[in-house]
Amino acid sequence: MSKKATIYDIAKELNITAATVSRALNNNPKISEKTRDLVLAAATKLNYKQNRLAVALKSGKSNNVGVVVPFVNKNFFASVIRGIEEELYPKGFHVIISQTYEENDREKKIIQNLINAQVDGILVSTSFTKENKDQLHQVLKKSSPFVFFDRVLHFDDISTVTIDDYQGGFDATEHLINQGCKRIAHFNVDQNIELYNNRFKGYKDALSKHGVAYNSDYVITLKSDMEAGKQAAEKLMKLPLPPDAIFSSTDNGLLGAVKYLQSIAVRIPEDFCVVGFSNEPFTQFLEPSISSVDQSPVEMGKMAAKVFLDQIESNQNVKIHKDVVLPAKLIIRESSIKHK
Amino acid sequence: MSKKATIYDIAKELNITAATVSRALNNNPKISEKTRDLVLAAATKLNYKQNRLAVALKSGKSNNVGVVVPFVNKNFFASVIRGIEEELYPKGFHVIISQTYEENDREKKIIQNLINAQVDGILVSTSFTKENKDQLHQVLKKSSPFVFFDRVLHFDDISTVTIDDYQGGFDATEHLINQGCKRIAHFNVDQNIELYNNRFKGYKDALSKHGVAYNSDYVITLKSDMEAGKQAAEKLMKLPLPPDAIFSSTDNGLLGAVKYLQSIAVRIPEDFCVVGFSNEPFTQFLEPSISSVDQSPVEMGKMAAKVFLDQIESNQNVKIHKDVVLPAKLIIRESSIKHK
DNA sequence: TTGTACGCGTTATCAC
DNA sequence: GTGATAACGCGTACAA
Repeated sequence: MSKKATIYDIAKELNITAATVSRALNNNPKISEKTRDLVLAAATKLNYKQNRLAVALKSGKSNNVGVVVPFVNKNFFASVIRGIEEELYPKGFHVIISQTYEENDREKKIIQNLINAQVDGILVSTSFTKENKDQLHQVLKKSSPFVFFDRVLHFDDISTVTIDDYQGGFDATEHLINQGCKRIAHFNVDQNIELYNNRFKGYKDALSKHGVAYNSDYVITLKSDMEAGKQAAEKLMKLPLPPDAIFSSTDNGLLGAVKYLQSIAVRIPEDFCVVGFSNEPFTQFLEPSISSVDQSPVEMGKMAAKVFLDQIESNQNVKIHKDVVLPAKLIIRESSIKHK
Repeated sequence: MSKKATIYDIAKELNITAATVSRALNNNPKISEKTRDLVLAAATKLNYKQNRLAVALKSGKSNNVGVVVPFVNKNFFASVIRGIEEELYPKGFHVIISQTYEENDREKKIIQNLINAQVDGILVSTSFTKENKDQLHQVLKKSSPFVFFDRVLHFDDISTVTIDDYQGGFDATEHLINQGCKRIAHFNVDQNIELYNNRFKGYKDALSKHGVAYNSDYVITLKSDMEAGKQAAEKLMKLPLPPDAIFSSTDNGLLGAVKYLQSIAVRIPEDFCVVGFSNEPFTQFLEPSISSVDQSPVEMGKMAAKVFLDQIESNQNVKIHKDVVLPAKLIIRESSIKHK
């Protein structure tokens, strides 16, 4: 195979101009059917393929969309990406992924890179927080459409897609109360991250709605991993009056707690109920299966993609700003159903 | 913010040529330090950012690499992608992902799309099999570097990265034999897929090495999901002489079997041992924890990326062909340790 | 050391 | 309906 064929090659072949070839290929109305057929025939003969790079340079649209997440192999993000790709591929976009590892400097560079690569938009689950959000804003101020999803930041000109974390926290907690739990603990991750804070607020409001006293000893801030969950549970169970339930903002933290509780022969759900957050695959396979709040990651991805598409399709230069909030669905499993 | 600044803008600003600006920006040696500083200053002042699209068109290299997998949100593929991104990002490449949903037509189109987008290489876990591999070869014959990983096809000019599925199957089976299991069943997925076939071969060879008779009643072909696993286990347990162990080519199939066995009060590992394949996250959380063969997906991704990099760095036009086989690591957990 | 001129592959704007 | 030409933004022989 020699070089790739260009429209010039096929123009030469037919003794016409590249312009005509271009028109024929693009179904331009002002072209005779005859020449179009000729061009098409020559194109397949020479195995011509359009060079999307040239089109991109010319048009200013790369048809690439950047997706920025902490880790692509976390189940949640992988599923969001699936949704994004599913929505965008049929529209002719390619999805470029990058990972921040939750490092802010990295995230900034990645976004700058993506902008330089002329992507048509960037969808980000950010690791920045309220404190340092301005650093990020500099980068994204003057460029392609942005959409934040899941871990979002609020700026006037940037759309967001989240689930209703507050409602998720509220429903989970209320469900535990309805099961007869009296002393419900909470695993938080980081106060400064809006989504965790919202889950926390939902928890507190559910307590207060049902007249259950809030006890700060029952609220623990921990990393989202099993080991931290074990330690947190241990700490809780050593309180003078240990809790009888946990609503955890993460499934992974809760997993450690469950393992610890089982190790000291606390029976779930008979003695102790638990509800997690994220609906990680493992929650349904455990013994007992674990109740959790589902985040519909695939739908979130699709929605983020749609918000992006809306933004570029309304090519009026009006900035569209939407804050889409998807429902959070409490999935009730064995871990939180007390037998009557 | 007006338009994006180009090298012409900064040339005008300084009353020099765009060529000079380009040289200054690219650390070209033939440039006076003075003008370079001037250019750099003007560049930051005008907030100049290189347009990677133009560079790509000019150079013929897009600095994009395509990754094609069945589903990005399957844990295994997500982890491979993580490895790929981790390896390629520092080298200045962006990773474009697409999903085939295991549809061959889709896969072909995706690859063609990627080629049109002028990616510098394509890494694929294919859904094609020996039967129809030629269809695919047409598409990838004359283009950018290809690397197959995990689900591979063999062509003279295409490199592959896999794990040692045969050894994995062998080790798993031998381990079960060593535990005293006498009648070891096997869950297969598809004979026509090389990797499953290799696991199966490893199983058979381990049996024969240890003088255990091969019994085709114990080999079941099933889809890789829980429901299918339940049914397969049920079928096995209804045999006149049921097996006392399963080596499954997938963790998901095995999961269903485990759930079924537990439901009929078969004790694992006391009465029945099991080993899966993939080392899915849930295998370590179950009760009992499940032994499984680890596929080192992140390493596989990195290796696939490295093979690609080697290929383009040895820019002699020699085609490099490598078949890299990574080790398969049997992870022994509770599900296959008989107490003595 | 810097400027000139051209090409990468395509599309759009003129003419004819 | 078709052709000539410019332009997208950049890099690079070649000249000076």
